[in-house]
Amino acid sequence: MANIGDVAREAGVSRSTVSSVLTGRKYVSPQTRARIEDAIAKLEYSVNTGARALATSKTMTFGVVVRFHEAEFSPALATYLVALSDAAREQGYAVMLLTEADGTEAVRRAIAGRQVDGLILLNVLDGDPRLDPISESGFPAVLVGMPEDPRGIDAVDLDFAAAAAMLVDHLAEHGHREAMFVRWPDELYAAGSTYATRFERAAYARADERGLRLVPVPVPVGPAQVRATLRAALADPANPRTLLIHNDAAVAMLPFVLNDLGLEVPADLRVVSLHSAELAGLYVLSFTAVESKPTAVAAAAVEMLCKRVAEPRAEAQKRLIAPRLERKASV
Amino acid sequence: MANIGDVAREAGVSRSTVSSVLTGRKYVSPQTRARIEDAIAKLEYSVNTGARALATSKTMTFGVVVRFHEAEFSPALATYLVALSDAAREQGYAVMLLTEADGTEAVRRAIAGRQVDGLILLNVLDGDPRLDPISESGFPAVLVGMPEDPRGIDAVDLDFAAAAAMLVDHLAEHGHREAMFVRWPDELYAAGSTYATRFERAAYARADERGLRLVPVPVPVGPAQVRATLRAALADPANPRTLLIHNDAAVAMLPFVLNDLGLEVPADLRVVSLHSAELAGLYVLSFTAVESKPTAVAAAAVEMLCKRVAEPRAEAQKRLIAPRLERKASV
DNA sequence: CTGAAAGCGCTTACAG
DNA sequence: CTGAAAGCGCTTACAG
Repeated sequence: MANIGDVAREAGVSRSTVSSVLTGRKYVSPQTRARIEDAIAKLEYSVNTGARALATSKTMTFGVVVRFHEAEFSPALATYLVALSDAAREQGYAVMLLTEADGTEAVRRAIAGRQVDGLILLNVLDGDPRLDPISESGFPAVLVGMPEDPRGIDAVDLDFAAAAAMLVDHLAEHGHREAMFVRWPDELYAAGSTYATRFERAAYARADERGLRLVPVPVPVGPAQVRATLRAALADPANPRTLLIHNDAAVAMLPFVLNDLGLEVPADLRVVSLHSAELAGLYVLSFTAVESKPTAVAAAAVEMLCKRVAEPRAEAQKRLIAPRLERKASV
Repeated sequence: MANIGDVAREAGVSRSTVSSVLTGRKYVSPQTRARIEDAIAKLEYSVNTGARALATSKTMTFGVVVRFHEAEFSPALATYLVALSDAAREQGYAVMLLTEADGTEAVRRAIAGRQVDGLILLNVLDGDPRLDPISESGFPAVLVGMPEDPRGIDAVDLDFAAAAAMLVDHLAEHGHREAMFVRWPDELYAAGSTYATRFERAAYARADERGLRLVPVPVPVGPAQVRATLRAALADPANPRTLLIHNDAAVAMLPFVLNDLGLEVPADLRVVSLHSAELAGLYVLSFTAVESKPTAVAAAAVEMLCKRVAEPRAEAQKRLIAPRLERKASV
């Protein structure tokens, strides 16, 4: 495979001149440039990414650190990954996948091996140990998720608090005074899941303001458990006939349970929820809902990381992506 | 950040000796080795992956070429990606994500830029243009999917033909003489989807042998369409009361339709299907089924690619991963 | 506007 | 068993 020297020889110029047209950093006369471009085409030359990386100390690749939790059921993960990769490519960056069970070790290794110019951490928790090696080293990174303490690292996520407020408002505006809050299992909050906590807090705060009573229904993991829990909650006549759902598994299972019990929405039951577009695409879900926005979040993350790489000492940013309410006749 | 020269100085040896302990390719006396290891620890040295890649012409990274088709609904994609990355890491390889809409271009660029030592192509079609640059260049690669003509490239996939045969046998053994074959939309077969075609052919062939009549029900894309199509098919009394399903979207939607029509499995309807473990995890699906095996397929793909990299001229392999039948009381 | 030289951080024959 | 030297394929001051 041709190298820069072959091109230089073919074009009758020096290697540095070829490099100048490759990088575009220096003026090269149109004639010379044309000769070089011909030579490149003729030899099917293509710059060796690794050699360039060594010379510039820029790998032009970002690492994406995935925390893959079987239990946490995330059909949106693939969407995030593809969106991140597409957005990165648009900025000239490749994307490397870091999936080790020990995420902290993955982060350390990526930094130490200079394999990437920056890191994107998916699904960040409160107290996430993956932040340690980053805040120690000051390595460029952005968190997807919004921990209580981002430790001086850029962070971006959907505005789950705003989403909760929107849904509560929607219920209140339709005259509801109480609702079951179908939420994640306790373990998820305990583990530090920031989206679960942000949604929950905002939901209660806004419900207080609007005089809406919230009855919490934690839904355990696993399809059978989800079904049983929902069925029990809906079968109990003491419970409100209105549902505020933040739990994808529950959203997916709900139609089964409605049919189990012979219930109709909105005749027998009112429903609003926050769920992923993946679910909305799989089913005909006719609930008023806030959809999560993986593509927008991914694009913002890449943009922030590019800025951070360019300006390592700038102040850390937080960015919340505004959700949008999809109104359907479910309340 | 320390480099190999710093380590050599600290340990009082030459850079080549440090390199010897790094690569493990040469004997180094225990004393010298110990001194070097101390120096490495003290300086927190870590080899620069890019520099090593330049020196060895081995990047130790594989590229994974994703064909992301909104329509094709693949909740298993994330599982594949994580499994591939994990398996690669185990062999010392990193994984780079290639998601460009123009997959052929992505392949060309990855090869030309020497960014990867090998390529894994996901979701390969018959006549897939991404094979062109690979078979032209002889670049190490493995296909996930089993095209009619793999063009001399290694390929691996679930054995969809065997899966079809198993399910047909299961029906026949339970005395069924006819079944609706709920399958993918025509476009998918036309586009060259190899798994769809392999399953279909084997299903018909085996059904012939076993004297089972198959009534095809192509299911279009989109939740509303899936639901309507299934409902119409099940409502038609002329259709068999037995279902052979190869379509994840239909599997996911089926319970809704059963409830729409007030049908029960197996009382009113017999069902067998091939579907992904992702679906099985989301719902309480109580159909006898063959589950796809993304993790096993991914592991095999990585293993084959490692072999290919080591032995570029060896004969191309085809590998089919045996499916396993999960018996449940649905027939 | 163009080129010669040094350097990025490794590995690998080769010599001793 | 260890080291000096060349080389991998680029880029980037620097000189002209």
